[in-house]
Amino acid sequence: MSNPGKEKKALVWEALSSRKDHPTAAELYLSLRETGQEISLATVYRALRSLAEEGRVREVQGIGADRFDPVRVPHYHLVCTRCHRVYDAELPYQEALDAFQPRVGFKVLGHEVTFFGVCSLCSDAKEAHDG
Amino acid sequence: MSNPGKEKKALVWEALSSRKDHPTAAELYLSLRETGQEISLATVYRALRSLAEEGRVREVQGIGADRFDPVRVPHYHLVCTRCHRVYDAELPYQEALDAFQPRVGFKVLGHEVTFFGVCSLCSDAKEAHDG
DNA sequence: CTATTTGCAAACACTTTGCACAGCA
DNA sequence: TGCTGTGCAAAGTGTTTGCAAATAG
Repeated sequence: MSNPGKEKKALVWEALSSRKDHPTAAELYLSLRETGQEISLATVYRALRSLAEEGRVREVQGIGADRFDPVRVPHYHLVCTRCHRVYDAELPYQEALDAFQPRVGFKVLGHEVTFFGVCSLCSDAKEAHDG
Repeated sequence: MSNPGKEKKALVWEALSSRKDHPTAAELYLSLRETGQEISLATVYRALRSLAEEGRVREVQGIGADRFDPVRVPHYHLVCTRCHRVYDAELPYQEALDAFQPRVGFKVLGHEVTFFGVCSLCSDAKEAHDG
């Protein structure tokens, strides 16, 4: 193995936190392999799961596979319904919503807002062949 | 077959729209079988997919399997992180959010707000064994 | 030695699809 | 006849897990 002794979890964390997009486990796995890291997909999943339990990573449930986001500041997401890319929304987290009581007896711990729509890349492409 | 010629899609629609919860495809399949309908799980999935394309059904992506909601009025959901039940939030759809431009070039078509927390059933149970 | 981490492949849960057949225009 | 809808089982996709080998203390 090329990195004996080094925790793969740290590699996964580094790979994820150095990205601005919201990669899936498989994408993270591929980018790690591309940078010469010897790691298995199972280990990427295990690392991600473990990081999520520690609260260092957030799972963004989009349309296909789950995507992961290093937890920085709570924020929202934009999911393109054409290409399924996930972007960050430039809308501040509405803390007021967590104080809201959306149903009797339900204790809100957090919330997520996901916007669905078409991203600029797809609306450009759309003009050409999908109007 | 007990309902030859009758479109199963209509049965799925009836079963879904008569419920107040947010069943998974499998749950819908079971309830149809329980009411004596001869239908296969594949057909339930096909019907749901087709209804979703028509906009008559909404997919609620929760924690495990996708859940389906007959589209009535846009509304939000509460997902219990313990039991994964999905409830409707008593918070009106914030149409203003769809007018919001969360990112340059991204055309918002809709949004979804999902609250995470603990439902009353689980917080009751929690007292007893999960403090 | 014991606890932890990892890779591999198998197992899983959920969903979609290929194919053959039934019903109807 | 040809099109649509259906069931069944197989295939697919994404994720988790069992187990043995490697590593660390």
